[in-house]
Amino acid sequence: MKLSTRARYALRMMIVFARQSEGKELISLNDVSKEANVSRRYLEQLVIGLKNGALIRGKSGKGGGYTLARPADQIKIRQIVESAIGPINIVDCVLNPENCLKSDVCECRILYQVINNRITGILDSLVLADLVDGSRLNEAVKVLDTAYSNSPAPGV
Amino acid sequence: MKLSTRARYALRMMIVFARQSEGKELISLNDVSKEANVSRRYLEQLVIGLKNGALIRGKSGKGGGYTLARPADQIKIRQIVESAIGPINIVDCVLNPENCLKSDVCECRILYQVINNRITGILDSLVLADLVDGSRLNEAVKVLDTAYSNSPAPGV
DNA sequence: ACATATTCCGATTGAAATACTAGGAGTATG
DNA sequence: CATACTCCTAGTATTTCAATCGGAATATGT
Repeated sequence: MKLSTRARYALRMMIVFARQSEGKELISLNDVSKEANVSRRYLEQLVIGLKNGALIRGKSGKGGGYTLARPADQIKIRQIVESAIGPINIVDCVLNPENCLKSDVCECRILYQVINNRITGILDSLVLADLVDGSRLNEAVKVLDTAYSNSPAPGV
Repeated sequence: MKLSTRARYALRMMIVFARQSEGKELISLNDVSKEANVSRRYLEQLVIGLKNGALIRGKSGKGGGYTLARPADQIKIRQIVESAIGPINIVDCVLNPENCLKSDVCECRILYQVINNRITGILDSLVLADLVDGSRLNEAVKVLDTAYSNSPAPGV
């Protein structure tokens, strides 16, 4: 039940790209690598997903780098995470019920689906711009918390 | 972002114990093993957590077996899952911020905490009795869904 | 008493996912 | 035309997860 480092690095990269994009400049993976203290080679792999998901644009050659493909408030957190680790499904049967012989009578399946829906729901309701701007995030979380009355956010 | 088989087997076992407990009889892991089609040896390991969590009671010797330590409506799903896989924390920094040098300025930490709280919230609000009785579960999910207005349950 | 069915405990192996490294081709720039 | 990048693909290392195994302790029924 862990969020992989792939997903976390992807989020951190996107935050860096978003900050840079305000100045419309390209930022290279070498720079991101230094800033995030993660090997460039590894980031290269993760960035492929973000590119395929059309969240960023890359430009080769000297002076090249990456930039957001669209404004940070139009990029859902879910898109970032799923670009990195694929579709969210905490148990295989949630997306592929045919893989489970008992899916029609399974007592737990509804539970798994509910959890899955909650997770994707949160990721859908937040955007990259929220992560970039702390106060925006706090606001978005507050909205979530009034809708989702139980389990309030921790003291942040 | 998967729920491990440990957790899933633990849930299935607890459902079996719950069904049997209505008749107050003990049920052996051999029987559970046959019913669930999982090796007894493996179930033995998983059952340790459930026992340490005081969710079930075991009795050794011939005719021995396990039974719920308390009524199924007083056992939260969260307790079952956490007995199997330990505390829910999708990212280490959620429970152990001191392990992350940047925890005080990390843009993502709030996000991780929110997701974590949602998951534990759901697991806290459902009990074993809900899983045992399908109609009870549907009811509980419906309640959750009206409170949590977005991301409705799938067509189940 | 004793064979038997069970829980209980710890160690080990096997398999798979994850994290990370590495080489090198292609591409634009100044 | 050297340079600084992206881009693509393969391989290795590490860790986590799943499952197996041997055997001691415990209670039961006969």
